[in-house]
Parts: sequence; structure tokens; C-alpha cells
Amino acid sequence: MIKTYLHSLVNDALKKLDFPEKELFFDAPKDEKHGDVTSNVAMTLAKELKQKPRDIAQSIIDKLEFNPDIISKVEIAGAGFINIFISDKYYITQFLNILTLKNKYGKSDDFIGKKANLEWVSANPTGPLHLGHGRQVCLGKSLATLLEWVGYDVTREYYYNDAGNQMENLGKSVYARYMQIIDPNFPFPEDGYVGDYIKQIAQIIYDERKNSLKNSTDLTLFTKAGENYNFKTIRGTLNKLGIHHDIFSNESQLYTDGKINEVIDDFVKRGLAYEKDGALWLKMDEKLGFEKDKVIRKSTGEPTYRLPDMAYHINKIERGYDLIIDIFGSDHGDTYKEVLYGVKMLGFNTDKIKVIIHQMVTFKEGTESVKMSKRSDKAYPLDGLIEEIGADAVQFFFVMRGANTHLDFDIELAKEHSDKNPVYYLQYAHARICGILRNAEENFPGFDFKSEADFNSSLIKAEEELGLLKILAKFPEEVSSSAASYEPHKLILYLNVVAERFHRFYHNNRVLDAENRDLSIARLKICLAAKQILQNGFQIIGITAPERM
RNA sequence: GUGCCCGUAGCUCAAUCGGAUAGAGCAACAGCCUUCUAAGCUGUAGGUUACUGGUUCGAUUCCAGUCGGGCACACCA
Repeated sequence: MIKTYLHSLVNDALKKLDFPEKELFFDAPKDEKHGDVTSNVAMTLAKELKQKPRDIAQSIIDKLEFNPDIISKVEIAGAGFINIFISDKYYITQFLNILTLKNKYGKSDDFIGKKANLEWVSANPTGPLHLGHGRQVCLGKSLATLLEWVGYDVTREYYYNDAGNQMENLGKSVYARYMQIIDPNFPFPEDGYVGDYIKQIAQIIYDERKNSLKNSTDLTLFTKAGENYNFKTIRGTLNKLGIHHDIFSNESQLYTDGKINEVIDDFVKRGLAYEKDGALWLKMDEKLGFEKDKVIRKSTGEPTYRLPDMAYHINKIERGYDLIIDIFGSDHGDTYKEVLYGVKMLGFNTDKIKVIIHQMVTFKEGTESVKMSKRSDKAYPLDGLIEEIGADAVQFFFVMRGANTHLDFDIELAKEHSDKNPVYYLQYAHARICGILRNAEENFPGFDFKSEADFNSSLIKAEEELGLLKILAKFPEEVSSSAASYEPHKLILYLNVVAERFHRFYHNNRVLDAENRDLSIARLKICLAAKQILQNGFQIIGITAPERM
């Protein structure tokens, strides 16, 4: 990649000048007149060296021994920026790389041989996935692919709680609906799950067993039936989005394995836990911002959620991953800190655990805001949204903003098949290219754009052509930097620029021209390369690349 | 009240380690289809980056405070 080359180039110059070592940054200037890459290293050195930034920049430039096939020009500008112009030849080379590497262009081996575990969705099987789950569901899908593109071996994991209050509540709710089939006056638990799916589960049980379970005291059968039914629904929704988890791990396994008790024993042994009011408390460190100690085992003998979560993270660390990622909504913003604190106090290195907290989503239909709640009848299932606006739009809308900002999701807009809808802007560029390629194959049989034979790269010289190639060549770096910060949405911003540059190229340059075969072939190859970059980007984001629209 | 996240154009959002004239889309206005998809392109207009201080050659970015919004503050998960 170009930046690696620039690093060693400038570092060599700094060494020759006996300048102190600096961390180098190469940014793309906002204005194209300022070159393709810029460095502010002279400004950052100015204070230490007590020289003018422009003089320092000049000294550095004088010592640069650059390859003219890669760099065409270096100049000083403004307060002391070193502006570097990349040669057209370099972009042509990259362009040919795209055509050769195809769906591998942009893949890197930055993290080859490393194992990553991404745990997400992880909704308890007490009901279908609803709108509130959407953001992390889609974010995780993109992130998993993104990590694979930079070399990670990614395990996709789903962790659920099949042991706590919520599952018990599910059993009670199903039982109540079952009993109501027999006696409509049977009371429904106050905080039970009210969705219609509970009635359906009850009906299935009733159809099979009739009245025989009337006076059940053990509700395990009802809980299990609910769990199975809900999981089927959840998996169905995930399938529609093309999401498949490699591992489903559950909480009760941690009990049967004795992991929970090991953690308790370890805390007690280290003097970090104490009994009070019949409960077991974990000492929290005030210096780290924790206000008070937390209960890890209730007076009833059951652990609070923290304990199994700690055991689960220890389990993941012990499985030997180099990177462990959790994705949560901001409503879990504080709790994960407690969990990691506990894990750390037991002597485990939590540095490899990366927790991604995404902010909440406000759903709107036009100006109406849409409410969602698991407990309410009006919960908006994620499945329904996929049916309504399609998997691509769902995926795109949930991923298009940084996790750290609130997301406004306008369902009306996502539904709209028009230029207002940002997902179509990208997909349309791809479909448009496919149209041109189809036209070439059908109506210009002599234009063999798939072989090297008749390709003359010197024909590529229009501003729109080279400009497009410059953008395409940035793809590998965009993938790396999105992955480094775990932010797939950055790639969408980039792909928008690709689409924009393609549309501009299309508008100003006729691709197929019967009079000019060689130029047509060169331009068809540009189309092929742009199509490839869009495809590769779409694959990471998790949307399809339509051939027609 | 305390902690975390956020506040940028009418709306939704960008802005890379603190860099050059704060950028896109939508909405508004004015143009462009006898030529490969007009779900597109070109142009105009739109800003005291919530506010006040501080650090710096340089602040949307870092620090402090104020105001406003979201989330969390259980022996629920």
C-alpha cells in the first residue's frame, strides 16, 4: 500500500537529517490541488528544531529519494505542508490489480493467523427480534465480514440466558395462555410476555396435549416449548439477513460445567467478595468510578446476571481468541464495565476484549415516532421491517451511521423507491455498470474487454477517468482503517464517493463507441474495476449488488 | 443528583493525530434525456460548529464550566 511506502520514504529522509523520529500521518487533502497525500510532519517538528516549518519541509523534500513511477511531484504549501502527488502510473498499476485480484482486492493479511470472536444479537429467546435489536444485529454482520477482510479467523457467537427470571417468566406466560384456552378467566401474570406469539405457542401445546397439562406445577415443558419456538423465529429473521452464527452458547452450560462456582470461589479466596444480608457482594473499586459494591449472588442463592457474564468472558479468553468483541446497546453501557472489572480482578487480561456500545435508535414513519417494547403488544418485529423494506435497506440503514451517534431511522424513507433513499444511490451505480457491460456483450461483440490483448492504458487520461481510478485505489486502505476502528459505516461513506465518481465519469464519457474500439475497451475495463470495488464493498457492508434496477 | 454518549446548514449526517476556504445527501431554486438505466449529472442558495472561557502557530476536534437531548444508575437482564 502507498502509505507504507511513504512512511519508509519520509523516515529515511528524517534519518539523514538527524531529525527526531516522529509518528507520521499521511492524510488526503480536502482540496485536490494540494496533491494526493499530505503530511504535516514539518509543522510538528518546528518547535523542537526551532526552525520555520517551511524550511524544515524543504530540507525533508531535498532528501527524499522517491520512485518516479509512484510519486510524480512533491511540494511545500501553506504553513509547511508537504504535498505529495502520486503518479498516474501508480494508479494504472492499482487498477490492473483490481482486475486481476477481483473479489480479493482489498483483502489484507494484517491480522492473518489471528482468531477473533464476535458475540452479538444474543437476545434471550423470550420473543422475536424487534426493531430495537436491529442496529446491533446489522452492525455485527458487517463487522464480522470486515474483520475477515483484514485476515481474522472470525467465530460468530450467540450467547443466551436460558436459566434466569426471564425464561421463568416465559414459561409462566405460555402456561397462562395455555390455561386460558381451557378457562378464559385464568389470570395472566402481571409482567408476563403479552405478544400474540405466546398464544400460538400455547395453542401448539394444547393441540398436542389437550387438557393433560392442566395442573402443572413444573413449567419446564412450557419454557422449553417457548424457547424452541422463539429460537426458530429468531433464526428465521437472522436468516433473512444472511446471518449465521457458528456457536450458540448458553448460560446453563456455565452452571453444569461448574464455571460459575469457580468464579465465586476465586472471588472469595482473593478476599474480593463478602456476605451481607444473606447475599454475596463483590467489592468495587471507587477509584475506578464504581459507586457501590454489587451483588453477585442473591440471598435466594441465584447469581445476578454479572456472575455468569464474567464466567462467560473468562471462558472466551480461555478459548484463546486474540480479539473478543461484544456489541451492546447503550442501555448496557455501565454493566459491561462491572463485568470486565470482575474478570480483571481474577487475573485475566481484558485488553483483548473490545466492547462496542451503540446508541439508541429512534424510529419514525414520516413524522410519527414508532414505539417498541418487548412487553407491549405493539412491539415492531424486525421481521416485519425486513418484509416491508427489504433486507438490503434494513442492513444499510442500521449500519450507515457511526455506532456512537444516535440513529434516526425513517421507515417511510427506507421504504421509498426513489432518489431520496441513499441505499439506491449505491446500488444504482452498480446496476448501471452492469447495463453497460450487458450492452457491450450483446451489441459490440468485437470489443473484447475481458482479455489483456487490446488494452492500451495510455488511452486513460480524462479527468473523470483518472479521478475515478484514484478513488478505486483507496479501497484497501479504507477497508483497513474501517476495520482498525471497528466502524463499517466509514466504508459506506467511501462507497458513496465511488458511486459519485462513477456517475460523473458515466455522464461525461461515453463508454461504448463503435468508432473507437480501443478507447471503448479501456473504458469498459474502468467499468469492470468500479463494479468490482462496489461489489467488494457491498459484500462487507452486507447488501446485494443488483444487476438491474 | 452521579456516570457514559451526543449537540455541526431547515432535516439526516461527514470532517482521519489538532491542520489549508467546515463538506455530502434530502428539502428549496435554476438547468440537462433523438446517444450505454434521469433511482443520474451540473449549478445557486443555505454556517458565530449550542454557549462561555482556556491550551496552541492553528480548535468542530483537546481541557474546564454552562445549557439542551439520549441511556444507565436493583438482591431485573
